Amino acid sequence: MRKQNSTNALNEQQLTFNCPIASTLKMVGGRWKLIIIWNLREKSFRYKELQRSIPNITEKMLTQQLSSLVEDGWVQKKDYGEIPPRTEYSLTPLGKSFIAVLEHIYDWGKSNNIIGIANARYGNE
Amino acid sequence: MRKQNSTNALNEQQLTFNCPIASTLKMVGGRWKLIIIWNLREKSFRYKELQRSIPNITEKMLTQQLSSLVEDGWVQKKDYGEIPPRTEYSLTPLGKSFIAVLEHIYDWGKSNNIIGIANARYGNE
DNA sequence: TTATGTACATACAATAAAGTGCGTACAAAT
DNA sequence: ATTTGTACGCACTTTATTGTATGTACATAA
Repeated sequence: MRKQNSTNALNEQQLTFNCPIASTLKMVGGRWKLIIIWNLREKSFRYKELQRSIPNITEKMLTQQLSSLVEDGWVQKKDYGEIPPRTEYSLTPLGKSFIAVLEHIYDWGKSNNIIGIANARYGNE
Repeated sequence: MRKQNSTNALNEQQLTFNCPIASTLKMVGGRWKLIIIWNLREKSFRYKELQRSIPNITEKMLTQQLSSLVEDGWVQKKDYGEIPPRTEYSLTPLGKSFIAVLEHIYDWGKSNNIIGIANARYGNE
């Protein structure tokens, strides 16, 4: 749980307060959220499908990040109420509109060889 | 210091390995780096100027993030070798080219009222 | 002569994020 | 009768990030 009054939390809050970029990052930052969104860009996924399509993500992380994305309105969940359980995740209109932004970053990263730069510095022999 | 072999670190590494978006985020993620880059978009700044222009950033954070950005090739530093010290920070071509991406995010965030959404969820009365 | 400003460095503490290892309930397949 | 699969929940530990409190060296201003 977060400490509401830590300098840490307050700093983050003030930054998001007047910057769309910081606000965006606050909601989709972290290791997994963008990957989840990116995976959902073309079609909806069931929970386990999503898990299989994202290497190394644990169930805890997937559940946690998904529910946060749902709360924040980027992803929507359809629960079929069946047993065994079946759920389906897809992007909301907000999430879909964000794909254009991601594609922009993607293209920029490719034309600037960002993977190469990152690997050179942070290692991946 | 980072633990090279933690699952944590390995996961991050594998994600950046083949995704320009993850690679980009790895280099400019965190609380302060984008703000620093954003501040430098129009002109170069001296160290203390930058500090004054970014509310609440501590000297440790500013120094640390700046040197990381310099290492990664987003920002360049000019040290005048004077006493009292004088240094100047500005964007490299890579950093400058990234401003277009940030503007894109900025515009998207504005038209989608991201600040409003973020504040509604994470509070800022 | 005491204070102020510059651009840092560093030990340490606090906070946040991510990962591990368990358990649930029910159903169908082996 | 035991295993496998689905979609989670939760207590706990490990890592990572951020912040706090100092100190440095020299110079000019009050």
